[in-house]
Amino acid sequence: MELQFYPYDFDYKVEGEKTFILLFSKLENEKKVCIKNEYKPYFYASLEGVDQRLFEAKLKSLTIQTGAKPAKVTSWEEIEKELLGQKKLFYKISVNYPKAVPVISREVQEWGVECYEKDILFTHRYLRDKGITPMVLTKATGKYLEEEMMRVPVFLAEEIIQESKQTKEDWKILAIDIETYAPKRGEINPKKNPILMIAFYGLDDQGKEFRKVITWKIFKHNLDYLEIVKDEFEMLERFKEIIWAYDPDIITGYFSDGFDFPYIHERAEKNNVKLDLGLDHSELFAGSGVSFQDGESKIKGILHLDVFKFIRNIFGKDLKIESYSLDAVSEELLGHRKHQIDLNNLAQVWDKEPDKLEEFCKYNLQDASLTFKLCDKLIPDMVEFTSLIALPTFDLIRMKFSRLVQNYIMKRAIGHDVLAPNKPGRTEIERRMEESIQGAFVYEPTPGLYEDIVVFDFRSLYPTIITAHNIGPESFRCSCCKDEPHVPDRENYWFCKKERRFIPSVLEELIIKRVELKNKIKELKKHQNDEKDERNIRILEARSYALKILANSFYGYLGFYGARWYCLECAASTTAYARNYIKKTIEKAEKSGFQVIYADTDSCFLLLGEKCLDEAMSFMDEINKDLPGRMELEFEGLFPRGLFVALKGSEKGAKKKYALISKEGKIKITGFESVRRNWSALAKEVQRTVLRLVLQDKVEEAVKQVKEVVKDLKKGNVSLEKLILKTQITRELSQYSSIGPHVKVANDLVKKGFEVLPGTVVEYIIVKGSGLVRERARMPSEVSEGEYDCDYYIKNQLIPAVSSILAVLGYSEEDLFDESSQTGLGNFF
DNA sequence: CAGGGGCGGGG
DNA sequence: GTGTACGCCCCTG
Repeated sequence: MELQFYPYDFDYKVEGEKTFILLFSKLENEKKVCIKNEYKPYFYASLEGVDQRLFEAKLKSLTIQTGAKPAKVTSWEEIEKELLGQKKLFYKISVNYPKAVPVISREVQEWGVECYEKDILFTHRYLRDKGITPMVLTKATGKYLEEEMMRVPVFLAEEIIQESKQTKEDWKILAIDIETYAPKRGEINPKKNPILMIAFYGLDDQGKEFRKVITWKIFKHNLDYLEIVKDEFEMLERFKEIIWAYDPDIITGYFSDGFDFPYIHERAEKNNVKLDLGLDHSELFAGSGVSFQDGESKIKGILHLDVFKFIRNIFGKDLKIESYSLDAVSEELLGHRKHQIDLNNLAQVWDKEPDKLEEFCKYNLQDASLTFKLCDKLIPDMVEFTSLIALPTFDLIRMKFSRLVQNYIMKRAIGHDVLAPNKPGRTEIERRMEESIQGAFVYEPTPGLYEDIVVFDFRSLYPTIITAHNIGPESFRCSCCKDEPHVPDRENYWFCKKERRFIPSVLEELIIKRVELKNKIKELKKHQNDEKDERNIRILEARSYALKILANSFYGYLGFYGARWYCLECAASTTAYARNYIKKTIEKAEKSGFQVIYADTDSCFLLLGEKCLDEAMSFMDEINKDLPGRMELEFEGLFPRGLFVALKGSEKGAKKKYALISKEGKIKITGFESVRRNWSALAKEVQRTVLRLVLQDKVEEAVKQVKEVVKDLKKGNVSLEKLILKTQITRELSQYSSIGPHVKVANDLVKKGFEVLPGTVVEYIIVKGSGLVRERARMPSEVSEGEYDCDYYIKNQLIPAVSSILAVLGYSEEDLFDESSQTGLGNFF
């Protein structure tokens, strides 16, 4: 019979001499099924310099005793593959079970025969070879099995195929979150401290909210979702039952790989609870233990997505957030922050005032619901990465860019009959880590306030250079193009001009796909009318984002020391070409009569001067005429004013530090450290105001404002709140050898009976008086209005925030901060 | 300025 | 899991 389904979680199982891949899947009627499909493990070996008769005889009789099952070679064949541009014959050697691959290949290597693709996960191997993409509609022919011990029906597939590209986006998600007993601030110790409550959040089959919190302390409350049980043991049993009853496809948490699941696992062991949550009755696997950094937690047949991992590794790079905390991420992606409570009180409340526990239950549920919403929102992106790279979502969201790129290349390698080069060993990695290359070109700006700035940039500069110049390890120093032009600035480097090679062709495919996709999105947006279109657009945008990230990571991948297709010459050539293109662009702009004021990597800023925008645009067209491949210079914008400041204590212009204002009045700030934590609110506020006024050509007004603030400061009129400085305590107080103001205040807090552990952010204000700064640092509650040291705030907060900006316009610090508050060092001590 | 050590996320 | 471990920032010598 034939079956249609969406596979979402993968595993394999050895039965006797056969190995089966298990594809946990959803049928179109939303029921689950486990598809079983046989596949044989194998690896490759080099034929070079091998006495084939002797080698084959040795393979035939090879048996290695290891653990329970002897490892053996079952068959081999000769096959042509391309390795780093060279077409050669290899042995494809099949073995009797997956773990025999490392065992046998190690032995073969001992014989002096190089082996390849011996460290590829078996499920990955299967998906790639069969061309199966997770979360995409799949067909199989075969029959249901009777005898299997699984929570879901098992279907033995003879044949399995994907004809459609249809992805499934509506998965049944359950979010979980735990709160634990932490008597000391910040203490996390699963060996000692119990879990106090567990929250669940999801949507049931009717689309109705599913909310639940379980705890094991009796107290009065008004929560309809709260369930109180006898003890931690009962709570863990209920945890299991609730998951079984809800029957999620996806279980999600925030840092659940490294916290929730390892913690639950440890407590279950302690309480003798068997967490046999897997669809094959296997137990929760919490790989790490809590102290462990990159552990993974797994339940067979349920896809565990740790949203935090996906955001940290992949999605968060474009977000402008200071930390990947659930609070910061929710604010950025969902638009609302957590309702904060002081978790430090939980242990105390639990022990002494259980009537106040309701707040903590709400908080617990809120974390689960935010995690659910984040997961729900990001599912299209995770699904798109999955369908692009065609590996299990579980693995993909836990990868960093370099591995995403590598796995994409390996997917493409199948169709090109390309063999993956081996991963570097320890010594090779060490050698690679010593090497470095020259990076991008940055034009040193002359400090000043400029008008009518036109900004151009090269669209996807590095990817288009790599494809336009056929840059890759296979085409590097080919024998046929020695006499063709070499890489600028790199006289010994050249790439094949005659034949398109593997790496750049893979990248080019990505770029083309993205261009097509962008057109499609544009088209759809024009005619968009219903909700379905909107969802469709969201999916296509997620796909476009995945393509963009992947394409942009190729350059970094080529220079990444852990890469299989490592090629530092390729990375160096990419930046060399980039420097050349941007410098040529600058030259040509100047020749055309434009003044260039700044350039960085792929962008070029020039002044319109007496010319009109059309002339600038025809300059751009000129440039584009000469660019090879898909390279293109684009118009980024015309900015009425822009500000470039000087390096501290120097005439030189600071690189990567400027501010622009658009015609619409939108301000774009780059590189100004206006969000440094150890700046007061006052400094941040004044800096923003001054930048805005200067860019609006209201310099006088800006100066006036600064003087106003100085006056207010001196009069003692500035509210204390704006003057609070914050610094984190990073270690035991006794361990500090140099006592900064924050350490001194931390000590004061201890004297008052507060506990200050590493991680605490100490707030303080500097007050008037004599002596060292630290002796004048006070906790805000101990400072009365106007008691602050205005000289300190002028010198250490206001001046650093605005002087470089106003210096550009000819104002010295004395002009701004006038004679009565001398700010020279001589006067300070 | 190099190299070691600690931390991130979570309570 | 066809195992073995990241990368940045801060501080110290």
